Amino acid sequence: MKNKFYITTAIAYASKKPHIGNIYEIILTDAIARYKRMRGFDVFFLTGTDEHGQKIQSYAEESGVSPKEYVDKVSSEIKNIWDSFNISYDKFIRTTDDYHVKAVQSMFKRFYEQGDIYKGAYEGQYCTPCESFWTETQVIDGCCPECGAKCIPAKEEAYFFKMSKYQDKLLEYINENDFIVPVSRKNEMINNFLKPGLQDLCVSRSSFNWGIPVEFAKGHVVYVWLDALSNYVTALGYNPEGSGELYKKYWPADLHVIGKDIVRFHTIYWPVFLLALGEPLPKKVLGHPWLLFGTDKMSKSKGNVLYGDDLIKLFGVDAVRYFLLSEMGYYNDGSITYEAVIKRTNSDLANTLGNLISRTAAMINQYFGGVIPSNSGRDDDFSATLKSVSKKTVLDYVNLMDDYFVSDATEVVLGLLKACNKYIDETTPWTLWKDESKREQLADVLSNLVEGIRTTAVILLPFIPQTSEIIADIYSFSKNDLDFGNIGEFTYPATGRKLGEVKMLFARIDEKKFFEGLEKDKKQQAEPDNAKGDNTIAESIIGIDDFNKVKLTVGQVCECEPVPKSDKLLKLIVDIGTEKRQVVSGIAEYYSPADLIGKKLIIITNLKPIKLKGIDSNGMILAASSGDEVRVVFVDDKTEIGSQVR
RNA sequence: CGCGGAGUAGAGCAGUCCGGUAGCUCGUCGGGCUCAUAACCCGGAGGUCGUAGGUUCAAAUCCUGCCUCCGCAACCA
Repeated sequence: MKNKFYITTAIAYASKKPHIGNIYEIILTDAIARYKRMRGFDVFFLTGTDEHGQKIQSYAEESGVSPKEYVDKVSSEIKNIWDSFNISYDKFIRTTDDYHVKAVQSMFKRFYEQGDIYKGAYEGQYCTPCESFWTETQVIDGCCPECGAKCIPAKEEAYFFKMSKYQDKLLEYINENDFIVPVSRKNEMINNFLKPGLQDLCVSRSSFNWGIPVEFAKGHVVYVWLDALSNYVTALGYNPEGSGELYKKYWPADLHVIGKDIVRFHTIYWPVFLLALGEPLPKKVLGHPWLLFGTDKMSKSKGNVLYGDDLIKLFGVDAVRYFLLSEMGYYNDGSITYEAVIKRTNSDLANTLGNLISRTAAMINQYFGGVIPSNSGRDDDFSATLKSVSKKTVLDYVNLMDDYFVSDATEVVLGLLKACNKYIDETTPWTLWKDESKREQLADVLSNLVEGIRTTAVILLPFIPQTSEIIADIYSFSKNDLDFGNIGEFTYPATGRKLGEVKMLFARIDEKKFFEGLEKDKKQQAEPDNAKGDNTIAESIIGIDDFNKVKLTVGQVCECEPVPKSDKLLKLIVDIGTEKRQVVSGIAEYYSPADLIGKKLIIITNLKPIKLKGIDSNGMILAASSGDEVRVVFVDDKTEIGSQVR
C-alpha cells in the first residue's frame, strides 16, 4: 500500500488573469507533487479558484456581467494557463461549485450550533453613501477614506468566531510540530498573533452579497477566508454531515503551499476552524517568497507586467519552469527580468544540459553507428569519480527535495551535468577513437555518459517534464529505466539500443536579437490591441454627455509642498482663473514641488471634495500612468489659465 | 519609536543557529580541447563579509549602538 501525499496550492483569486508571480506557486507545487509521485507516493494535488467577495462583485459590475459569468471566464482562463504549464493537478476546485457551497454552509451551521460562532455587532464608523464600515484608524477626521463623506458611528449585525477558545491548542500544535516553514514565519505568527491573544474573527458580511449565503441569517454571506480555506477539505468531499472516501483517504493535507503574505490565514484561522470541527490539522504549511518584477529601474523603463502565456511564447514552457524553480530561493524574494531568463536558459539549459545531450549522442552516432555500447565494468579513476558524483547527487537531491529546497535541488542536478561534461574532457573520446585498441575504453566512456544522462533525466522530471521526455526519446530510455528506484547505481539498461532522433533541447538565445524582436512585436501589437481593449475586462463605451459631465480646466501651480508623514502625497495650490484651488495628489514619488511650481496643467474642477491625510483636496490633476511610471499632463505655456479642456 | 526583511568580489546568492582555511552561479581575463548548440574543460584576477564598539587565543558568525536599502500597512480622486 502506497503512502498518500495530499498537496495543495492557495486557490487563485478569480478577479484577474494571474501574473507570473502566481504561476511560480503552482509550478513549485507541481514540482513537489511530481517528485513525490516519482518517489512512490499516492499523490493528490489540488488547486483551483477562489471566486467570491466584494472585489469580484464590483469588477463584474464594471464589466456589465453577472458575477458568475465573470468568474466563469476568469476561472477557465486560469485553468488554461495552468494546463499550458503542464501542471499535473488532480482536481481543480471552484468555490462556486455546489458541493463546496453546501459543505461551507453546513460547517457554518455546525459552528453556530456548537457555540463557536455567536451573533454580535460589528461596530465602527459607517459611511452612508459608500455603504461600508471603517475602523477608527481608517477614517480621516471622521470622514470616509473612500468618498470623504462624514461617517457616523454605527452597528451592524454580524457573526463572530471565538478564536480564543482554541488558541492554546493551536499554540501547542505549532510548537510541537514542524507545522510552519520556514521557521522565521512561525516565530512571526507566535509573537504577533498568538502571544498577544487571538481576537474574535468576524466571519460574516452583509455589505455585499456575492458570497455563500448564511442559511439561517438572511442578508449575510460567509466571510471569504472561511469560504476559501475550506476548499482544502470540501474538494475531497468533506462535509460535517458525512464525508466521502477521498476525504478519509487523503486528509489531513501533507503540505499547503502558499505565499508568505497569507501565512496568517493558513496557520491560525484555518487550524482553528479545523479544531472546532474536530478534524486533524494539516501537517505542514510552506510560505514561499515572492517573485518581483526585476529591479525598480527595470520595470519602470520597460513598464510591463509579465504574464505566463507571453513568457511561454518567448522562451518555452520548460525554460520558464526551470527559471522560476532555480531562481527562487527558499527564504528571499526572487526577481525576474528578460535578461535573467535568457542568461539562465543559455547557461544551464542550452550550454550545460543541451550541449551534453547533443555531444554525447553525436559521438555514439559517429563511433558506434548510433547503438549504445556496452560497459566492461572496468573503471578508471575518472569513471569511478563520475559514478560517485552521480550517487551523491541523487542522495543530496533527495535530502533537499524532501525538505522542499527546490532551487538548491536544481543546482545539485546541474552539478552532475557539469561532472559529465568534465568527464568527456578528461577521457577525450575523440583520442580513444583514433586508437583501434582502445575501442573497449571508448565504449566504457560513452556508456557511462549515457548512465549519467539517464540519472539527470529522472531527477529533472519534476522540474522540466517535457525535456525529460525528449531526452528519454533520444536515448531510448524505457519507462522502467526512468523509475527512481533504478538510478543511483550505473546499471546500463539501455545497452544495445539504437538512439532516436537527436533533437535540439534548447536553442541559445541571442540577447540582442531577442530585444530587437521584442520591440518589433510591441509595435505590431500596439495598434490592434488598442482597438480591442483589455481582453479581461470589457471597456464600456460612454456617450458625449457622459464626457461633458467632467469639467476639465487649465490651471497654473502657484504653490506646492509635500504632505507631512506621507510618501506619496503633494499639496498643490492651483490658479484656475476664477479661484485658487487646493489639490492633493499622489505624485510625490515622481515629482518634487520644484518640478511643478509655475507649470500649467489640467485639473478636474467638479470632482467631489475629499480629505487626504486630513488635508482638503478640491479636484484632481490629470496624469498619465503606465506600469510604475506616472507623468503629469502638462499644458504648453501659451494656454490661458481657466481654459476649458474638451 | 507601525510591522517585517536585507546589507558578503562587477551582478545574484550560500555560509550566521553550533565562532577557527570566505564558497557557489553569472560576468571578466588567460590557457586547453575540437566530440558538441561560438558550446565544453582548467587556471587567474577581484571581498578590511554595511559601520563603530564589545566578548574571545580567535568574529561574516555572539552582544550593543548607528547607517543604508527594500517590502507591507496607513493616505495614490
